Amino acid sequence: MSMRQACEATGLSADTLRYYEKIGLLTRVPRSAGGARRYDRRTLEQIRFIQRAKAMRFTLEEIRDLLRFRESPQTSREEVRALARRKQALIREQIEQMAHLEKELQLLLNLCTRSNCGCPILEGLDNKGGGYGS
Amino acid sequence: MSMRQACEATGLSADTLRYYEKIGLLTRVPRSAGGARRYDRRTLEQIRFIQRAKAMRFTLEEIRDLLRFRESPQTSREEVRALARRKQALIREQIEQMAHLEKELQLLLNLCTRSNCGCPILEGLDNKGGGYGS
DNA sequence: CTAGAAGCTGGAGCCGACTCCAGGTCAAGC
DNA sequence: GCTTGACCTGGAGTCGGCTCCAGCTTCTAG
Repeated sequence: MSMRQACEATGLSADTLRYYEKIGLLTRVPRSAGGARRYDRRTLEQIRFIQRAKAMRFTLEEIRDLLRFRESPQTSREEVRALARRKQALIREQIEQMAHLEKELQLLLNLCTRSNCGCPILEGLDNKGGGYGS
Repeated sequence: MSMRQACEATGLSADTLRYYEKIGLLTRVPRSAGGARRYDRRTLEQIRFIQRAKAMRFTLEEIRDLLRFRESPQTSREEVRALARRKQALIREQIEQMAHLEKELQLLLNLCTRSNCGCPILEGLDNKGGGYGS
């Protein structure tokens, strides 16, 4: 499978595929006699794996680790599990924080439809007691 | 109030404060005869405003707009409201997506405690049907 | 055999939000 | 007068994840 076909098959750009290879995400990508990449089933599966892991908010660095673990699954179950748990905890934390902000914004917007002098949103950002940290 | 004191009062670094000024977030920061910044009440309020808006996930560019709106509140209520609504929608969307991922991860982790051959997380990333988009 | 498309490489540029640095200025204390 | 420390400026570097580019080579169709 040519570069072009791989791009069509995955929806990624040639630059992205070459970038993934450059940073060591894709390993052992076969070449034609002239040096062009020939994507085989193995590499395509790696690419799909990367795309799914990205959708799960793993960073490229984490995905590189996951792909390594994938090469020797029996020795690495615990590590994979730990990575997944860390990611889950992070996501939970972010959800919680964002749910809080969403409520806050809703509150300001509600005020906004009622008040008819001043702007409660700007005032909310002016006055709020403590702040949430960064 | 000196730079040092402003840093202590806000928890921001001198570089960050100078950066905020450079990109036009902080305007009309007064100077001493020698050219040193003298943070007054007005500027400090701007800084607090920025910190709260950042906590609400507004970007620095959006905050710059909010600060401008803040200068002429009566003419800009609708714009502020629109900005807040867009931000809220974005946050909701992200919460939804992350809640989905969180569930997905939980599922894989549950499988993981049960199965005793192979790694369900890696396999989950291998096999999943569609993918979630980017 | 040749034109044009597709691919290659190494390296630079982009985004947002800083962070760091060199080299210069200024104010206060000894 | 000299050191020390806070501050100044403009500009470069950082991070992650690409994206774009110039200047080649290789492949494919006519």
